[in-house]
Amino acid sequence: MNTLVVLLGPTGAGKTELSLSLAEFFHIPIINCDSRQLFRDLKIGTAAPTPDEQKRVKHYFVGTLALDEYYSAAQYEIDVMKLLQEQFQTKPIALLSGGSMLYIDAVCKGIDDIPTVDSYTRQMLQDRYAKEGLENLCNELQQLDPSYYKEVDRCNPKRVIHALEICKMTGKPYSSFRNQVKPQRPFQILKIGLQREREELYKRINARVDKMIENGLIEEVKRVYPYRSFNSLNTVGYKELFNYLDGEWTLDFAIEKIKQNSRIYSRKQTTWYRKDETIIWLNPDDIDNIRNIITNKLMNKQ
RNA sequence: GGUGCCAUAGCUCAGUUGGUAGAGCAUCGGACUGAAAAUCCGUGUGUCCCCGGUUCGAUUCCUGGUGGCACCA
Repeated sequence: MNTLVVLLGPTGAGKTELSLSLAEFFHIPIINCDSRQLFRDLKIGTAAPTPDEQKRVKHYFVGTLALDEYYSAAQYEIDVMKLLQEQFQTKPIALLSGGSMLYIDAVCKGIDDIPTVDSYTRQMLQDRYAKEGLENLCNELQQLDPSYYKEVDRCNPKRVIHALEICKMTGKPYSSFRNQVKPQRPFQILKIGLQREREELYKRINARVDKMIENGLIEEVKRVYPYRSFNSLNTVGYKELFNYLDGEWTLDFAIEKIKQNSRIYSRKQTTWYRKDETIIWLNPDDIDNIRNIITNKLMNKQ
């Protein structure tokens, strides 16, 4: 049976390095699974694979999008499934590497078929949220989709607004699109989680941020400054330096905030992964062991 | 050396007219399905600097000490 190896873990754990080594060992490309490395102008701040690294190993989904392009976990699922279908015709193994939790789940578990919100509806709900406030929108959601209203986090504008967008746009309750049949994947999945002591992880994250600054992150941020309102730039490493460029924060403070927000992000990732009992947690430095586990899985033909 | 002010959570500080204490930030935990590095929720036992005194009871008042800051020499 074909095997998808998923290499995941918190930011800064060492996925990029290990994925290169594994890809070379198994002679396969890397399917990147990082929702921000997708954007072509966010190289330094997202620690995207460098041109040299991309010469060593073919990468998919790195630098493929412009900052103003729309993308989603659902689209990622479609794109990756198509790619996998092609790759499995000639190779029994594929490597997906990255830390975007929702994107990983979209590929491994599938994501419900919910319509994409058109820009008119999105703008209309944004305007109403600004004018009427969250409570009114909640009340309307209660009318249009009582079932989802019961379970939604009513303090979270994005959730409430999105549900309303779908209700308004389709004329059907948002919940009617959810919890559809889980797809059966035509391959087996091996999830390997890279684990480090938190103290060590934090040190690596902090050091990496300093390195990004040395490598010219501030220049990169200046270049994308005109596009700061795009969702793609609501990203750790960029939003903090926008505040610096605006004169609201000192550079040192902005750098500390980047480190801090990166640490927080790494914890959120860990929280998400904890629920997934199929992840095998391994030490990133133990490459031999990781290779063996993958090889064993490949030979296990069920 | 003298005088004054300060010492409370990891940090910045509030507060207790004497009944052992609380904010912001940090930290940590959680949620999450088509914008997800996003968005949202929750989380505070700390020798109240140390020794002694007054008191039923002191982090609070008093004596002394230690450390910091300011001013005067």
